[in-house]
Amino acid sequence: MKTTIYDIAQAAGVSIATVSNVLNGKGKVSQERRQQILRIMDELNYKPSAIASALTSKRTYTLGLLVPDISNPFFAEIARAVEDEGQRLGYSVLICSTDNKDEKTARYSALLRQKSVDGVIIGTGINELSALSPLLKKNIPVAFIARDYPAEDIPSVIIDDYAGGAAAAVHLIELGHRRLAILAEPDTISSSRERVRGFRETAAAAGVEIEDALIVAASELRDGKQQAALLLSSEGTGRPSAIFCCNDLLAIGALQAARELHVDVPQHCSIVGFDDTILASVTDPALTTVAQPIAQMGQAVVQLLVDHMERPDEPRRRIVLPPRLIVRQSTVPPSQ
Amino acid sequence: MKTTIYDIAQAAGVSIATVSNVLNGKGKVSQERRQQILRIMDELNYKPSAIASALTSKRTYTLGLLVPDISNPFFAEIARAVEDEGQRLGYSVLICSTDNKDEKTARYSALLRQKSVDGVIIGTGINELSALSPLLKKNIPVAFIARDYPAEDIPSVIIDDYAGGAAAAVHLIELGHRRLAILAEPDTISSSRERVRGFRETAAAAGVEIEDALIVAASELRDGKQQAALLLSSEGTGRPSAIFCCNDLLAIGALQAARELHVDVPQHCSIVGFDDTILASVTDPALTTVAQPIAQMGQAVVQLLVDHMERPDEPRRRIVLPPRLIVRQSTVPPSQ
DNA sequence: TTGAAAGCGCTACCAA
DNA sequence: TTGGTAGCGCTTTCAA
Repeated sequence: MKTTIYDIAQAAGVSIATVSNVLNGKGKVSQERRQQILRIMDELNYKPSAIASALTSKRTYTLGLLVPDISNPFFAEIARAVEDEGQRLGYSVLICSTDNKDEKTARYSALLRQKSVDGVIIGTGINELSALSPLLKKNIPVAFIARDYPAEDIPSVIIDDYAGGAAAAVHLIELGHRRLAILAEPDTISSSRERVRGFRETAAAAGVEIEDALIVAASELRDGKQQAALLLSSEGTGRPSAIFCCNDLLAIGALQAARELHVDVPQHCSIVGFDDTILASVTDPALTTVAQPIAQMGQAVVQLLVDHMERPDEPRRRIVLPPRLIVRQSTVPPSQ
Repeated sequence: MKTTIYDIAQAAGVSIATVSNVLNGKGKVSQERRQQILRIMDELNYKPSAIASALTSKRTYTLGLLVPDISNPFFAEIARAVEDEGQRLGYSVLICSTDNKDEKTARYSALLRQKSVDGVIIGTGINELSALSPLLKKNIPVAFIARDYPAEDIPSVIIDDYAGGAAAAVHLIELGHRRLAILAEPDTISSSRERVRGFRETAAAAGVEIEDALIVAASELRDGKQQAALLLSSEGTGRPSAIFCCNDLLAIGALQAARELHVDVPQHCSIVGFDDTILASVTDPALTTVAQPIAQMGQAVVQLLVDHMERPDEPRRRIVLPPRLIVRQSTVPPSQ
């Protein structure tokens, strides 16, 4: 039999209201009573039921975390940061991998609503904001990480993706590259759009136009490898001398494609990644990449969300952190 | 105002019991009533509260997942498999990164108990089984993945770690290596102990003894790099010609240490990893490693756990899957 | 086939 | 400072 608040009340000879008060540190309870009740709780190894508490208090102390794929190192690192900061503030986190599919996002949104999570952190790409409607309609607080919907006035933590793309472009152009290609994420991903825009506009400003045919999109490694192979297989001058990839996983796909096609990286093609996950530091060659301060972002988004939960009337905040180019071995001046 | 079962009952002109019955597909409800009620639920966009339901039915349809670190690619991949299979069977999953610390494990165990999860999957190393006592005492079903406590009669899914270690030893010895070192995980990790044992005994059987000084332990990349540096810095014959690492992350630490010390891998030192995470395929050089069928294991452990939840009296099952050596570029015959 | 009512374990309000 | 009690939204007998 599970021991309940009644057992404690009875053992202490007080009412459950008093026990509840000591549990929540509310109301007035005399020092002695408090100590006595605490002791009894301890003796009976009593732990209040979070379920029952949630039913009345309306707080589950649980957050949802919507990401495309928890096995993707970038999101796994985010998850860890979110978990840690959540834990620190008293929240558990439920993982939801959506594969960037609106349908899955919608299903998970409905689920999280049913489970009455206190808030949801969204790192997944969304096509129609309506995929989130189960959450939004029920006024479940939401915050974006590494994603943004400026129009919607939702708290978010992002990096300056445009600047990140721009930094990559500057780097490649300074090295002397003129024939640039982009391996982007699908257009649903706002951050990817910005990176592409930053890269493209910066290149254009330096007099380097990027052909549409040299901008392709892919959503995961396998796919990225395929698209990169297409890019690389155009022989001779058709082939780009550098590829900017919108995340490290895609960059690895490009690396693999290059290897299979016997295109030497970086000698015959430079590759730039994005995110600076653990992957970037272990590839062959190690990836030049645009770093996001992942841990910091995860921590910040939890804080933003919890803030927003506690003071829903305060204006939403957006935090924009700067990206940082990390130059490793995958980029060199073009040959010839 | 949230719509409740009462609203539905009222709108349909029936009792809440009837509504509850159609919700759960229980009891007898006439076709017409059922249809009508379903329609009304839909119109009112009604979703039953999982909290309230949990309070009475005692099922939260939530599982806990205890891992050392969700940002570790191996566990991230496990998490994804667990999430997918859980989702398929109707369960959500709560992530808990323990850093292999009993104290954190104990804290999370207590938390999961309070939150009344239906079951817990354990992939974290445990020193004292008592860290799990909040779970065990309350008879919350538990299953191990990639960890084992044979004595405890708890369902588990593992690979044959001994065979994995043995396979690595056979491979290195066949290549001609005689001076072997081991970069293990801490002794709390049962799987690591078995890998080491398999490796060591197999080597011994082939006439290759491994000095105690050449067996070191580390718990994460940074640490692994340091330990590997120690191993590698013993100049001349003192230096091992091959290192067997108990996971890919440690192997990467070794790779990095080697690079810093200008020890060429694989020419001057071969390195074998374990797990075959995504990392192993992207390193420089690509890692020879012992593969675990991660997705399959994650799926199996959820099934085992749910089975066990549904039929607690059936005997616990253990599933042991075979590891598979994947030879890549980090192992070659020793030089000279 | 349907409904009334008793909880589940807790919080919160009001009264004492 | 303490206690009584009415819910929270649902499941589950037991009767009708």
